[in-house]
Amino acid sequence: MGKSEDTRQHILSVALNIATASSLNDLSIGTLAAATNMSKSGLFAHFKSKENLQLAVLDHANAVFRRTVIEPSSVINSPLQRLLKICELWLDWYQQQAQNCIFIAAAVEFDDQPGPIHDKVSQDLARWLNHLNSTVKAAIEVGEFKSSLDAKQFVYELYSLYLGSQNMTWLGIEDSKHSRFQIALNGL
Amino acid sequence: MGKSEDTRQHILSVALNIATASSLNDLSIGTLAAATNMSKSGLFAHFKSKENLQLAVLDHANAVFRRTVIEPSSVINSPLQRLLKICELWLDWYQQQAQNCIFIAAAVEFDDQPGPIHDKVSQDLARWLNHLNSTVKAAIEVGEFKSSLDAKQFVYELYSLYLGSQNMTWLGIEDSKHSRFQIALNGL
DNA sequence: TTACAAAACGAACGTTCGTGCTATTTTATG
DNA sequence: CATAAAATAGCACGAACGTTCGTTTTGTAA
Repeated sequence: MGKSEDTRQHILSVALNIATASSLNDLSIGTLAAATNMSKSGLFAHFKSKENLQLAVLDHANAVFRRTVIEPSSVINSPLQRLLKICELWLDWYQQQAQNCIFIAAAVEFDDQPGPIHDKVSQDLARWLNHLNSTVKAAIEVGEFKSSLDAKQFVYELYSLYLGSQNMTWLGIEDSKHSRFQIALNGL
Repeated sequence: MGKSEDTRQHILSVALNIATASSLNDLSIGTLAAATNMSKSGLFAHFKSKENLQLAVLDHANAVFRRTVIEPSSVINSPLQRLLKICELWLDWYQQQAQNCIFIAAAVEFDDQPGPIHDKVSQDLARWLNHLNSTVKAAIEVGEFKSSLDAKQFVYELYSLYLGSQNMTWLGIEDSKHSRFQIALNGL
């Protein structure tokens, strides 16, 4: 691996932390340069534009998400158990990042702001929902869920509960074990 | 009503539209001044600081929300019917504002950014959840809901579905009638 | 060791930001 | 109608933003 790719990865790692703690727009090149002990221009040369930087951060976030949530759960054979594992790691993901999920923040931030970032966030979210949907359908096929279950509706409700749990945690209503999420999950 | 209060209300009305379409931070004094045909300094004098302006916008949003969602529903006697009316108007509120809810956006934007705005958003959200909670408990008391129902859990799930519906609409998955929300609501 | 390319730097650009001043205009009051 | 007060405008400021430029440092291969 060349030196360039090395520092690029380091930049993105730091950038992801900052963007998660604040937002993709508040992540400024000057701040990021200071946080990485680089000059603005030296850092800038890696991405050519702020938008490219933001896209790269989202890509990096996806890679981390895949590594920490998707891959560890994909080794489980039973679809239902796999789904439960996904939920567990998914909540961890949110928990570990200082109570923040960059994907949700980016979705809210760019939902009414057309452009490449909007499109990427939208596609990434659709892919994630699709992944959940496949898992649910697999669980139906092996008989772990009733065949009458509407998979898409199920995923919608599951994702909603995740969003809600995040909001409640922020309010100090939901506890660290996400009890309300668990209760609702059992209800489904 | 003095002239000052008049223009102040006008400013806040325009500001709410802009802040809803973008965000509370992207609402700049310069842009707002241009949109209201005022000078930056003239407008600025009304609020003394940007933070005060943002707080005033949130207050204004609360007033509108109260007028368009809470008050029209509060005339209904049956708690359950009242709750359903609330949901209907609540969805309308989101729908009419160009598919955006300023409260949700503000919550995400300031969840990790301590200060007066964070506190206000948090309190307003808590008050709203409390209002929902009271309605649910009233429905339990008159026997429209089972007495075994956990009101807080119910409100959490209801609010989650609202958040989720917003996300799905943005993705183009949820339709304009919020079918998925309705289905899930019936399930509760 | 020398030659060349890649990477990082420092300074400056034009803009926009929020926020002070100081006039000037508009409104309300006796 | 005069006058005090309030509201608005004009101008300028320091800081931060993304971006571009020319130069210097660093790494690599001949």
